[in-house]
Parts: sequence; structure tokens; C-alpha cells
Amino acid sequence: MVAPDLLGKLLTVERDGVRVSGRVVETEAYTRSDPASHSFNGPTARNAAMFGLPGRLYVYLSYGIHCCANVVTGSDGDGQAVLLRAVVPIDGLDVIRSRRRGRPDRELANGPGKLCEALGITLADDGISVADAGSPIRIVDDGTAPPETIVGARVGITRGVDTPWRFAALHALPGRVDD
DNA sequence: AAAGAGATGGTCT
DNA sequence: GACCATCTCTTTT
Repeated sequence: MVAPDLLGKLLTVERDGVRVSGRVVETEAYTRSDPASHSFNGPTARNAAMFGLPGRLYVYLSYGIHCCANVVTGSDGDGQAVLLRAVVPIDGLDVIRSRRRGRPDRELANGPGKLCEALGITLADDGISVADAGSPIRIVDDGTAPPETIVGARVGITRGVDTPWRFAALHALPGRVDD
């Protein structure tokens, strides 16, 4: 599983009988040999999940305020993951709107922090599987065709800026993916 | 439409 | 003590 493969998949969160979901339209790849990656300096308490089994979630606190969610894509010990940067809401739009009150629909989940708030992903979800059928958070292939994809530079980093590992669904552009 | 700045806290040096 | 894989609000063109 690599970063572009996640585009078009459904990210579902089901808790307390409430189901919300969104289609993944933007991702970024991070690897061990990449100076922009949390795994670049080796395993720590924070990034432990990133060095764990593939198909699990690595969730961290960004700028002291927001959660950002990654899907671990490397083998056990690799330190490789894909940041989920944006989704288009599919299920539970009413719940998502109430969590993101006051924002227009296009800004409900068009960023890594917004995505987590919209879908209810928190630090408590660090390390859980998105592949197991019993998991509250899942990445589902619902048969939707993979979107046409554009590739570009990653966002919000100061090192590794020349590595074009940002992937976005063409149909989600323009201006709906970024801020 | 674009640019700037503050919020806010864990992690690592 | 510096540095962020961000977001939102305010100010300026």
C-alpha cells in the first residue's frame, strides 16, 4: 500500500452507533529516510505506531491543537506512513456539520486537522487497525474507481520540500483541497 | 484575494 | 527553549 492507493478509498468511523465517513482525496507520504518525516530520527514514544505494523493508525498532536492521522504503510519497523490530508464527507453529514459548526461544506474536512475533527479521530486512536473488520475506524475499498491524481510538493514542512509526495484527487480541485 | 499573526502544548535538543 | 506534517480570525490590498 502506497500513498496514491489510498485515494478514493472510504475512511469510516463508527462509534456509539454513529457512523461518519469520507472519501480520501488528498494524502502525503513520509518515510524513514525523509528529513520531513517524524520517523527520520528513529523510534520514539510518540512515533511508535509509525514503526509498527502496516494498516494501523499513527495519530499525533499538531501545533498543540489539532490531531493528524496517518495510515502506516511500511512493514513492521520501517517507519513509513501516509498522512490523510483531506476527505470529502459521505456519511453522517449532519454529525460532521455539527462538529464543524459554522464552516461551509467545502471546509468540513479539507485539511488534516479538520479531517480529524470532522470524523472524530483523536489521539486515543493512535495504533488501532484500520484493516480489521471489528475496528471502529476503517479504510474501505467500496469499489469506487481510483480518481485521476495530481502530484506535488508537500505542505507545512521545512525539510524535504523537494520530494513531491503529495497526492490529490483531481476532481476535488481546485481550491477544495487546500486552504 | 492575499497576507499576517495568535493560539497552544507535546516532543526533542 | 526551539520547533513544529495546522487552523482560524483579522488586517491589508
